[in-house]
Amino acid sequence: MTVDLVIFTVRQGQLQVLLVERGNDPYRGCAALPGGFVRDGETLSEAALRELLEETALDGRNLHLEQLHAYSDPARDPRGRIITVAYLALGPDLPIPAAGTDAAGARWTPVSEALDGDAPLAFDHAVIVRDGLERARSQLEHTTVAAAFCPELFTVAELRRIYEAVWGFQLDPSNFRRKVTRSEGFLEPTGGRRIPEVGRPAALYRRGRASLLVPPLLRSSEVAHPYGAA
Amino acid sequence: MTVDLVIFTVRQGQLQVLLVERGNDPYRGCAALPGGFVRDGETLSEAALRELLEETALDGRNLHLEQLHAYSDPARDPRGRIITVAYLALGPDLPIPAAGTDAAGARWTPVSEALDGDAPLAFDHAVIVRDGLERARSQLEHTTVAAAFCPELFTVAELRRIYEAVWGFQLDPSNFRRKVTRSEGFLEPTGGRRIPEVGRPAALYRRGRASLLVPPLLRSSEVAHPYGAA
DNA sequence: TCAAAAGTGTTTAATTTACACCCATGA
DNA sequence: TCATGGGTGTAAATTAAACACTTTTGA
Repeated sequence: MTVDLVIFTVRQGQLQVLLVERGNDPYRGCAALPGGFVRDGETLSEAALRELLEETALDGRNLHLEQLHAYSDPARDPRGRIITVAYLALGPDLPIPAAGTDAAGARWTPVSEALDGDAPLAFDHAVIVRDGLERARSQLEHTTVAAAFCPELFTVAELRRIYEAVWGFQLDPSNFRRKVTRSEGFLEPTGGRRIPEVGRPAALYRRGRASLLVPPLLRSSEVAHPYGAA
Repeated sequence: MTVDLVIFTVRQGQLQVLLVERGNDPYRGCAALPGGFVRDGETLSEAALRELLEETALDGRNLHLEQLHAYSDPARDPRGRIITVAYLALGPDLPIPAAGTDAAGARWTPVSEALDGDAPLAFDHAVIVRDGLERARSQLEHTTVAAAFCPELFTVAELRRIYEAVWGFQLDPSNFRRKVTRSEGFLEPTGGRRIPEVGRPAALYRRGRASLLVPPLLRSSEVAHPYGAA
């Protein structure tokens, strides 16, 4: 019994996933999701938080963490019958303290590359990443978790860029602003402003108390997805 | 490692869940979800289908089956550390062949009674049923699975009664009809009609090829839920 | 011809969409 | 004063909600 983590962030306008390089067989040298065996007396989410810390040196308490799915194909691991429960974690663009520890092999990789790139992921991890992507896209529609990708203070435009990176298409800035600012409890104004390199300063918000988005923010037609459709 | 099944149907206008009476300790005599241990070489969904057949004599191939969640609290089972993966199954109002077998103790119970009734469910099964209810409510909004509750041929009014039972409030018949009949691929007309005891005959449909509902069927404000809110 | 349920139409309000336009800043 | 994003307003189109009305059947 193991847990695996699909950790997403948005860097340089792209959705990226945290991968580690496997040091042992099977799939030695392959990129894989961070994860590992569940210990006695641990819940699955405790195990996920522990592995997160051990393998990537990230503190899960700053991240949004939710259970994704259990994968149980008896052939999914050549070592034998290993069932894994995948977790989805969403967080801001954090530096990975690469020094020393097990976290040495951890690095952010664009999701498009992880899914369509030349080097395939270990085990069934490509399937898991794809499921995580679908879940993240859907969560952005119905909840306020997009703010989990942002630092504590953020602008409406930064939040919009999160949506654009995860959904894979552009949004109308003015209509997006109207929706999120009118959505009760999504954003809490701080009074602060961020002065950009160029252009008018933007108001700073922090995330509000609401977690559900009613009505949802619809991702309807728009442009096709770059890294695979639903 | 076990699987448990939340099997819902709509009977007599009510959402009901299939419960079995436990024959062994712990919780002997208590109502519980059908389920059991996963065997070697089985996937979780295979185990769910097998337990379904063994404990309730239902053939899962006629049911909608999806994974719900993994429950891993070390204290959830007094016998020790047992992680369970819950499955949600949705099906038409089927008779339970109670004869002989293990299925003897299986019976349909209104969800309201299972959650708020006098006799508490075994283990953390009340939590699992509540999660299943929330998932079912949400699935009805975004997918065409409501048809899984209906027999092969059904009328628009029958489908509406499914929605009303699961969501717990009444829907406007004419607006409901417009939405589902205009939704591409939800319903396939058969040309047949059902003659009721009283009133005008209704057109019969079978489920169409679509599984996703875009746009979703919104359950917005309406009346409060009788068996617990979100 | 009446009751009951199926099914259609219409009116009004709310929401979405597209896009024009104004604002605040550094260079 | 210009370029660049932040931010506001608005008209047109679409969709949702409420409800009146017509149709089809058995009794």
